[in-house]
Amino acid sequence: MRLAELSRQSGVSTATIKYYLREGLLAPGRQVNATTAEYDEEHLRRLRLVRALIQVGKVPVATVKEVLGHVDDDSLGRTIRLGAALWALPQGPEPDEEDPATVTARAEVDRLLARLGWETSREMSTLSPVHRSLVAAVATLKRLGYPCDAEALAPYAELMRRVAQLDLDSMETHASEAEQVETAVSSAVLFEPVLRSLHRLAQEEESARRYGIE
Amino acid sequence: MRLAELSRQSGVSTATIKYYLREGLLAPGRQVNATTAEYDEEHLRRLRLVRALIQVGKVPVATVKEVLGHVDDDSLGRTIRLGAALWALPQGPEPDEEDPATVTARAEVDRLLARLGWETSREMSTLSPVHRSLVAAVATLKRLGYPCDAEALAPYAELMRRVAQLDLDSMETHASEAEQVETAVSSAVLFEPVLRSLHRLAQEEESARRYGIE
DNA sequence: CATGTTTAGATAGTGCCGCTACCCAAGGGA
DNA sequence: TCCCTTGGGTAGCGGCACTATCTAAACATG
Repeated sequence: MRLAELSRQSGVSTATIKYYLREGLLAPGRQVNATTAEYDEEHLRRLRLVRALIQVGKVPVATVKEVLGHVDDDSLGRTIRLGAALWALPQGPEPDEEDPATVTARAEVDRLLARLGWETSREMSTLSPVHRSLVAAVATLKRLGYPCDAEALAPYAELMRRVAQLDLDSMETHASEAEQVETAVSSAVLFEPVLRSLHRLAQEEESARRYGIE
Repeated sequence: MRLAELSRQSGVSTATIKYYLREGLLAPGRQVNATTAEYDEEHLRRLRLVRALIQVGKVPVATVKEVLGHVDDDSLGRTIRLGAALWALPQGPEPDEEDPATVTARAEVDRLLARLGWETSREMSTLSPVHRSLVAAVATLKRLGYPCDAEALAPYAELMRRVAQLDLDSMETHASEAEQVETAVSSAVLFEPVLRSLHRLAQEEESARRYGIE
């Protein structure tokens, strides 16, 4: 498969594929001679993943490169590799430590994790970007005056824990060991629009059920 | 409160506030004379909401304007106003009707909604952007070869329905009638980072629980 | 062998978006 | 009086994801 064919099968323009090659998002094809390179199914698969991350997940190109670097790092064990890949995924803005709302938000998140018994997350607390972005998001809501304490968040967290269980169940049944990290990244990034859509559909449905169409 | 004070209290530069005023995201202040306008708490609150939508929710400026237009439209009833506001919120790319994956995805989503009994959503099926973006997201996953059928999605949808119930419960207890639409928008947009963070934290937690730290 | 197409590789440019810097003339406080 | 701030307007900037255009080399076809 050469460049034009890769472009045809993926629906991505050759110019864009060259751009991805330049940026290191895609491994170069097997160089046949100075003007020919051969690509295979693996390239096609990876290209589709890159496209999906960028277009659906809105992940910046630089971040995609970083995430894929972790996915491909054979020197790491599965859990670490997964952690590293998710670790690199884009988060919201950093919490503003100046802001008093950040301080209370951090305390609230800590209470929440204690209440849930998520000790792994608590140990990581100051390190993990996920944890930091949670603090920042809670702080924003608090600043706008919305109630956002551990009691209110706990039932949400419990539901998301069950979502995560579904994620891992489906990962275990459907993916080979080699694919599991990639699957986990997809589930973290590509499945989010599905969840978001289901969430909003459910809001509309529930709202219509409670208040009628008016 | 004048411009500089509004800027100080919100942490947004005067230049940016002027930009928002120009773009119609913020109502002009009460004009005292040619070189002075007076702003109040309502302006501050709205500015913070705009900021949060743009920075946390990554909602494009033009879309924020549209959403706020619906929020402020007194001629509509609550449910319609809520629907209109959520309707305007940004969605992923449109489904590509050429693609066979889109066709099967649409069928799958329809089966899912039938299974769940979400008839309201089914009636809206071709109209609602939320529905369309769900189809597009499912199609993307299918194209990448991930299993994504009604059976697999149903438990996720059920969990998201319960999340939506929590949303509406908290909206009912915490917001006055006048604020409910704004609260719903916040919950749809600003609460999403919280959910996403909780989701990823839960994934890390559950992964560590199942496979250890390695 | 001539001709046209395709390729890799490089460089410069485009379009959008969220600001941001600068300028101006008109108040208003010291 | 003098200077600082204000609203209002315009032009430009920086980042990002491409995209267009070039070149020289390698085939593919008649």
